[in-house]
Amino acid sequence: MESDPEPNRLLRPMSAAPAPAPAALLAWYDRHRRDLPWRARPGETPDAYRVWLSEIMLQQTTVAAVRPYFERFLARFPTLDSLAAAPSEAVMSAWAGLGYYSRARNLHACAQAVAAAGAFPDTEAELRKLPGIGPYTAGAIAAIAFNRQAAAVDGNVERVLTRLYAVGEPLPGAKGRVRALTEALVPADRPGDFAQALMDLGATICTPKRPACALCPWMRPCRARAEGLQETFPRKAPKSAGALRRGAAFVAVRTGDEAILLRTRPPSGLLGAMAEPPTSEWLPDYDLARALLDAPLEARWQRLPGQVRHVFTHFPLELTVFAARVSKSVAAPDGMRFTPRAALGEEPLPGAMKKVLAHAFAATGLPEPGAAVRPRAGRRREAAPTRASRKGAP
DNA sequence: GACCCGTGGCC
DNA sequence: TGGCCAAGGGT
Repeated sequence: MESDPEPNRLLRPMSAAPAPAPAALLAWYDRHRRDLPWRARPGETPDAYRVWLSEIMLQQTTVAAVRPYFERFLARFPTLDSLAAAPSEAVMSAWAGLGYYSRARNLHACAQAVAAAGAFPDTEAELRKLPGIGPYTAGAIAAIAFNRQAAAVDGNVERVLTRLYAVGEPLPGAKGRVRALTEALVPADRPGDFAQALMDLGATICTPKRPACALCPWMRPCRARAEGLQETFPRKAPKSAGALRRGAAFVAVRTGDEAILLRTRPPSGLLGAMAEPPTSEWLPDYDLARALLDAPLEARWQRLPGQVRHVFTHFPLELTVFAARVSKSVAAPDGMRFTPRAALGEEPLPGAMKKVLAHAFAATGLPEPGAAVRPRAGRRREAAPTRASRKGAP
């Protein structure tokens, strides 16, 4: 890998900042390193099994959440071979609650592959071929467990590096540049400690908000700090804010027990296996005038004023709610059920669908479940007239 | 490159 | 309180 000694020439003339020295970061690390259960103490030899296990658990998961799981997991599966030999149910149950369960499936598959091979590969390229090990994790294991001169670029490191070099290009487009900048800094001496030092720096000093620059070993060479712009990095590409989708939701209330008509969404995909009142398809050009064609059953549907808005990761949704009372004799259509009001709490209703029900309850004057406990508390939003787009005006 | 995957903490 | 974010990877 070739290192550009001046990766950011444009800013160069402005500052007489020295180049960041890996040794300065390592010296800081020696005094301020976090003591973590998966980390080898100074002088100890890192254990690849523990390093790997911790790195998988730490993907998109906080240290605080991982800590107890790591201890428990290691007690239950003390060695790679014991993990490889375990039934998958045991592995999944040890993982239960940590989230991102494909990690656990990949973990188990990876353990079996490594056990069959006899040992973990010790290079980034070979590690990368194992299930659940991507660019970041391969670099982290190679550096930390095998002291290879590899870069482990995660969210922390991206933040540190974009500040250090005032990288103006937004992420994720700048990922390649950031990786190159990181690789150029990785020292031949103690690359494993360097990787961990970079992450500790990002986690404790170079934090997303209010970074503690005064305590940073790299305050002097930091380009962003020199301009007072540290909190503006990393730049991020404006979220593509998918197109608005619209649809209709149908809330049928059964007279007598006040049960609500619900169905379960398909097991995978958006809101997989979650419950919802029946809705139409959600389309950018949904035609409300024909909404009743999408109703789950025949009834005197009443269109409620206003809409329910919900923003998913990736697109905003606007549902118009239709409500109807149906008689006790009406059977739920295939694949649907009437859930009594008292049992709604047991239904896996996602936030968007709770909004739909709340909207219907408010508009029809029915008390929401739990509403009686705290009548008109604090700032309770009225569901009726939709507040039109008020995002525009700051 | 878009999209999906889970959970807890923070403001 | 809800929206954002956190030691990413797979498809």
